[in-house]
Amino acid sequence: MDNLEEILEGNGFEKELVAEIKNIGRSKRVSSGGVVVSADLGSEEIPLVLSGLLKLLRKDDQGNELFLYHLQSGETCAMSITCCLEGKTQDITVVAEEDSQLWMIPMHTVDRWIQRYKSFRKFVFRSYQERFDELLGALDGIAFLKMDERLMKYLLDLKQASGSFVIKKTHQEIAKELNTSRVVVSRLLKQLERDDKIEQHRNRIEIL
Amino acid sequence: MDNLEEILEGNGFEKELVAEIKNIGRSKRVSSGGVVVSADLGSEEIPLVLSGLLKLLRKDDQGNELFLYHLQSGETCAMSITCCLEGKTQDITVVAEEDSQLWMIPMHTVDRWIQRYKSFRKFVFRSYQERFDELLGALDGIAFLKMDERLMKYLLDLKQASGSFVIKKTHQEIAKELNTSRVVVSRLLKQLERDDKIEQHRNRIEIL
DNA sequence: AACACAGCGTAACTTATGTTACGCTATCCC
DNA sequence: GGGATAGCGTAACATAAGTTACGCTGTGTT
Repeated sequence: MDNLEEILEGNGFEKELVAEIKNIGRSKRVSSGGVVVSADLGSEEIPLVLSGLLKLLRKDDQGNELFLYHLQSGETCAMSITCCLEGKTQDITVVAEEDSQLWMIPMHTVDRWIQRYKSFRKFVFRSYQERFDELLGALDGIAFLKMDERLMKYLLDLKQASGSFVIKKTHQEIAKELNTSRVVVSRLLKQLERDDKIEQHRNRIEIL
Repeated sequence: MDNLEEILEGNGFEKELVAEIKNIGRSKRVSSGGVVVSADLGSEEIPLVLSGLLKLLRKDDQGNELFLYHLQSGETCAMSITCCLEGKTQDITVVAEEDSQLWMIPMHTVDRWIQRYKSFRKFVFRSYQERFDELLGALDGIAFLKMDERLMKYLLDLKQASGSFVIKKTHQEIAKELNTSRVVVSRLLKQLERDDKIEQHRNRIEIL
């Protein structure tokens, strides 16, 4: 929780605003795999990531699932903001990719902050910008890449977001996030291994 | 241009704000097929659609293209806002699907309006919400639907947006927007015709 | 040790989609 | 009319991806 202040000041927030956010928010821990925001219940808080790593998943009504992008330390879920302000809900699920520490900010103050603090407006719009970019990146992957390229992109994204060359996931889990089947993932990973791009072990993939 | 006032008041804008927008903006006509916002030049204005129909396209560096969604009367391009506020550019192109009348609003006033007018804040965030929804809808189509379903969805979208059962496009044009090939579109359209979902004529598709 | 099971590799097959090629016809231009 | 061309239909084939099935091997349990 120590880096809350760091993160807030890193965003150029005014002292007064920093104090308000510290006062009004609450701390929340989520352990790896835990659900932060479930799709249908419109939460009244937006999550600011202090440490750890979250992932956004899109789900459809058939049980299909799709990884969209990660939320790293210092970032927030822009969609939660509109979601709350407009009261609508989207079929998005936010899950902890690693054990994470969050700062939950109640929505009812957001409108006032946007009005009052230029730094907060900048923060909100920068978040939107970043989320749009990420969403478009995800869309590009699906629309323009073949599965092997998508898979590699996924692995590299994970490496970048976690800061580790080692990915501890099963083929089944990867398959689910890419909305394909385990066999396909195994096939393509094997090929990536033959091409010396990765190294495989049980429950573990190392990126070279 | 007559409906500018209608649209502004329809958004619940304060009289003062309506006057400001009318004063500071400028009218712009785009004829069908014309480019409204080109990807790389960060425009300093955001477009408000008064009449007609715009479409957003995503383009990658290989010349691939992908239809995202439509902007109808009363709507604005939320991505332009972040784009301008943050100075970054996205590889999005906005093209007139029909002859359209726009009201171009210079960005430098937007921050002040957000600060001052609650109705404008609502408008901006509603726009974001809508655009996120549309983007996610586009994503769903690509991720979860097969090409024939995507094609049907595309046709229905076009019908809804244009308010007409008749679509004047060639198979080639449709193929480009769905990022597939002409032959595939012809094949699937033929099937849709056999299934009595559409009727085909030269340069023209009728939805049943 | 014996067992159950998760995780992975692989083959064989099906289906969806992309590609190439070619023919037909309406339309436009001269 | 004759030629050029755009738009479309169709076949034949190539490739990517999904599916089913089965075997192997660690790991954990009893």
